[in-house]
Amino acid sequence: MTVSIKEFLSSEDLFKVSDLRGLFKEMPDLKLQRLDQLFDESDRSLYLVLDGMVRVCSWCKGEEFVEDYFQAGELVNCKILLEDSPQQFAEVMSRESTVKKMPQFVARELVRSNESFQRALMSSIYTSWNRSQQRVYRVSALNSEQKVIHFLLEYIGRSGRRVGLEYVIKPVMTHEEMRAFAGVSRQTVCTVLSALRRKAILDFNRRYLIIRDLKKLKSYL
DNA sequence: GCATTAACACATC
DNA sequence: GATGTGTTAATGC
Repeated sequence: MTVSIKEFLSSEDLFKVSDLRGLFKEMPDLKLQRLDQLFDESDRSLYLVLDGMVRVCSWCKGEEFVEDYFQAGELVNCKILLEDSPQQFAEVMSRESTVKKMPQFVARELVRSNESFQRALMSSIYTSWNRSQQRVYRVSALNSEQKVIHFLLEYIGRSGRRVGLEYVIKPVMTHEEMRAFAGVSRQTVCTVLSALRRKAILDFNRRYLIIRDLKKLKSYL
């Protein structure tokens, strides 16, 4: 019997945080502060984010290239399931973050034997893959204002809470952090956000970002 | 022409 | 004092 990926992922809620927590229950909690390193390039463990936000990076021409960002319920360093040396490292973006760490051999055994783990893995890899595709699209097909807005829509969809008719992200990443995902300069992020604020489409400061008019924001793309 | 870089003032942690 | 924000002139493609 063949089952579509969508059916496989949604037939049961087996990839919720609570289920993954169960699989990681033997693993100790790691509590980290902003900018702490979660793992380095030689690390072969799989991580589950319980709280906060982390970014996965690699070195490119002596500079840090930000690959992706992860938050509660997501698996990080999934590449170690398929290769031994993904050459990636991770650090904490939020003020604090709690994660659980699972050795490579344990994670690989779960891939073979545990269906709920398979679902969680599929879901985590799928969403990360989607983000990468969206990023390629925005970097190659949009002008700089649209790049920022395109990223903002992804970010609000992922991290935003609906409050009445508005959407709030709190805490919010810095302009420098958004720069990496939007694919523009830090100053451009700031300029675009400030222009949108003048138009009352959104509001922001260091602590939060509020989208006041999502419809209008979307109309810029 | 569009976007980045550089530079600087100012705010906040 | 370090880090983040906001603005603008110069520079580059």
